[in-house]
Amino acid sequence: MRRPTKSTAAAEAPRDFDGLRGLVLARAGDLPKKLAQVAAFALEHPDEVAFGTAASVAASAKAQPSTMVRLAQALGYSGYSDLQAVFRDRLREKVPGYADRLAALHAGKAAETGALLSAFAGAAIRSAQSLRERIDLAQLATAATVLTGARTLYLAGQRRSFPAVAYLSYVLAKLAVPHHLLASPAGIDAETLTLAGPEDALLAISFAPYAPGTLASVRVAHERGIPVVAITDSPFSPLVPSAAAWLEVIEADVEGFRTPSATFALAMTLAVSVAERRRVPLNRRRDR
Amino acid sequence: MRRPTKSTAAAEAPRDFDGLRGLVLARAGDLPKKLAQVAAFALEHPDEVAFGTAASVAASAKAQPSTMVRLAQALGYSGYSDLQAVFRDRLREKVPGYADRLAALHAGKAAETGALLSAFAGAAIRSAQSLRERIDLAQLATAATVLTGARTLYLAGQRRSFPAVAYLSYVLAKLAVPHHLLASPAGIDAETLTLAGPEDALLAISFAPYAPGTLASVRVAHERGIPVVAITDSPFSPLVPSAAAWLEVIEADVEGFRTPSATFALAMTLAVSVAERRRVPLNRRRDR
DNA sequence: GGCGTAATGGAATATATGTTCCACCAAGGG
DNA sequence: CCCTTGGTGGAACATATATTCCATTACGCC
Repeated sequence: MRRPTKSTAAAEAPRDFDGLRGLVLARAGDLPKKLAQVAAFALEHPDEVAFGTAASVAASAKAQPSTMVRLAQALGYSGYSDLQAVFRDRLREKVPGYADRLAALHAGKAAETGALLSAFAGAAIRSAQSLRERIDLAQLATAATVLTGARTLYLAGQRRSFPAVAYLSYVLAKLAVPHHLLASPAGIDAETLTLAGPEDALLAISFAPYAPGTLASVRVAHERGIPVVAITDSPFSPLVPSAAAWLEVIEADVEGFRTPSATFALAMTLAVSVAERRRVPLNRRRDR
Repeated sequence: MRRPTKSTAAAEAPRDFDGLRGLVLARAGDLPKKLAQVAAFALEHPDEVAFGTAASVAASAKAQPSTMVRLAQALGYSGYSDLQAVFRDRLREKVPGYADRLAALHAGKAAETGALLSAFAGAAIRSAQSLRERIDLAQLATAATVLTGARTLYLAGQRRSFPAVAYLSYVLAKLAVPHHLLASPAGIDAETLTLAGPEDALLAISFAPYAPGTLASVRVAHERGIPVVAITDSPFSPLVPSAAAWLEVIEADVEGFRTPSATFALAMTLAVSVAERRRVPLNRRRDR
């Protein structure tokens, strides 16, 4: 009956989620590597632990079912089910409620910042919902086809739209899709576009007030016969007349500040869609 | 092969809780007595159904496990687990019903891209909701205070996090908040940080696998006594030990691809909060 | 640098859970 | 009054799931 693995581990096993989180953080150091890893995963995916089986969450966390049991026991629980109960209770008891927590903190500057965060999160949710409901599926399909057929993608976006194209560039690089980001500090984007031709494509993102650089890129591309896919905020946007396909995105705002959540979701959709379609492209393109 | 119990029961089985409730109410009349009783119990104790076993809820409802299965099948489900899934989904997503739409979209090839978009929009929504529910308000308040007190803000973020700091830089510029974006193409970010001191602050954003450049900036700042505010994805992030305040952000993913919606919402919150607090700062700072 | 300890992966095992089957009961019709 | 039909309870079954065990690997210490 010798089990002095961790002589300190005795009367532990918190019954609520916050307590569990605290325990994991406290013992993060002396916990074995793999156990710490799955513990972190569990804290990040509580819903999965609540509903899944030991095997399923172990697979998600790239571990073995036995590791889940070991973790539970190392934390002082009798087994995996015992640990899981904490995650289930967390869902059952109505989440403390953001409003309550706000009130709990003394109404002061903390509450202001919290309210602001809630507002921005809400704006992101509304933007994404609106995108899903109002997107033009035909234009979306056309846009994906145009971009898939392109030899090289050119990405244009400045100011508010720059983060979106920057992220696109990062993702496309990981997906091994050839592309150029038109963001030269030397101001030679127009010259870069002279390398492009009708077998390429330009993806331009711009919202009112439309950045001159992006507009110029779109104009040049249109003149040179390079197909343009536009993500913009209105049918009357100056990008639309030059675009082979255009997609409307309306971002909700908080006190006039916008968060580009919907734009990112749309951009990611195009990137992943294009990358997936390119995987089996050559034999199908022969019919041209 | 005679199973005409209810000839009407064929293509039913709603996938969302509201639909299930409607079906039960509609068929309350022609449902056998015990089945109706159990159905009513289930609607009144959805959490118990979500987490319990067929046997446990049967006991609570004063019935037999077999009755639970019969109820599920009478309503058009394949079995108890199938019915239970509806109750679980209800807890999982506060916005029910988009799983249906996603499944509906899956029919048809042109709709593939639409399904992807729906998935990314859903990920954005889940991320934002999770942010709102799980943010540590105390840390958020500390972070805002630290950043507000800083003379100059330094922003660090690479790869996936770069778009977020780029957007922050754009917004802070519009808000007239002095700041430096550590994104030098010449690789002199460390040197730039030598200009900073304890009266400044560094806002670092980094997610696993943590970009070395960001980690280096955080380390340098910590050594020089520059307060660090970190936005990262885990309590075990290497940024945390060096941070005066740290905020956890978990982005939902689609096939492994993430959209930084929650990160943006959080970043915007900090930016706007800092800018607003700075508007009335001078008279209060005199006490130094 | 070899030895001993802890940690991990994988398969075997025991338990728990959903499902099916059969016997009994209740109600309605010949 | 008996027979038929649908409903219910309970137990047997098959599957899924948590748990345990053992061999192998990584790690620290002498």
